[in-house]
Amino acid sequence: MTAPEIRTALLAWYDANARALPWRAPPGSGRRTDPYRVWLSEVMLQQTTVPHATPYFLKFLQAWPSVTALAAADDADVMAAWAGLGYYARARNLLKCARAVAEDHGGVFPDSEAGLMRLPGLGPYTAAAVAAIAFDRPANVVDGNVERVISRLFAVEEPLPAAKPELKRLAAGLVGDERPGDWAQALMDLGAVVCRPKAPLCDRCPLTAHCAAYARGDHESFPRKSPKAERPHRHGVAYLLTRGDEVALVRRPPRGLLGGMLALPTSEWRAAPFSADEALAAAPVAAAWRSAGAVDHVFTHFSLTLRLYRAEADAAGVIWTRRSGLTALPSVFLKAAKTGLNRLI
DNA sequence: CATTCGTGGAA
DNA sequence: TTTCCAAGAAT
Repeated sequence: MTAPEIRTALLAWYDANARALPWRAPPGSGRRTDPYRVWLSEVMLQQTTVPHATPYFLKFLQAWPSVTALAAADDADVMAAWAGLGYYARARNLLKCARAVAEDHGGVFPDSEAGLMRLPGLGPYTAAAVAAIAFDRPANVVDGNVERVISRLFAVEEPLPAAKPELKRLAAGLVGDERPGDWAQALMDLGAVVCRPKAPLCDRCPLTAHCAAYARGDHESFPRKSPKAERPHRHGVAYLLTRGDEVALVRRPPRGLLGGMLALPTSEWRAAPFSADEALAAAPVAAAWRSAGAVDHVFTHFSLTLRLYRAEADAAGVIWTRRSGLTALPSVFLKAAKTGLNRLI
């Protein structure tokens, strides 16, 4: 197999099969997407599906059409707009990055992979992707899709994540000088649409003639993966303190889980369940708390049962928010609020 | 190098 | 129902 043959075959496939995405210039159109849009979409797509990220991309673009507009935004507005998309460090770094570009780079994104790597929230993947897609630089863009495609193409036996360096080396051997942005997107589109994790559509793949896993007949067994640790379970209590139509919220500390986001007041989250007495002792204010059900939620590295308590009372030191404003909450708290308020929002 | 960090859709 | 997992980065 030769790299030029693979490039030619995949780019031809991409010309005919590229997905139309809001942040993408059609292949062969001679147009290039605004670096701001490339960056915004790439950050939103980190560990996030296209259908989930798309409405957020459109909403952000409407609210903040340029990197300088985003740099001037209020933190609370950006965090609220990100609510529900997850991995909230991305939103914090999004603002840091926008402000760095505005203040240190005259509002213009660096056009090199190395320059992009210095910006907050841009790691090896995103820096390479923006360099390739926005600036047509020949970068080795390796995401989960590319790792899967390469692992099958070369039948890499080493399991992930240990195989990452080897997969990146193999991917680098395929990168050429022609159409770097299209090449990067072609490889990712192939992984997303054809070379899928389950039930890959090999009869539609332009690379089967070059694919070692296809030749072996066990393409779906790649990439190999190391067994992952099981997810522990935790318990906590969330408090729904209402004042008429308003709900008491708090701002979570700027680091850690759900950092910087609005939230319901909660107890600590721990392995042992909370008794009723413990739940009342951990309440943010003294009030006539009544049990209001519970919700379960699954985070990346633990699952959570949140017992709910509700009371009607005034309080200081909280952020009183109308029920219509609860969309600014992360999903776990939106779920808790809907349940605890008896689905009245 | 291992851990921390969300969410919702699909099978 | 359970499991997997999607255009990863920061620490």
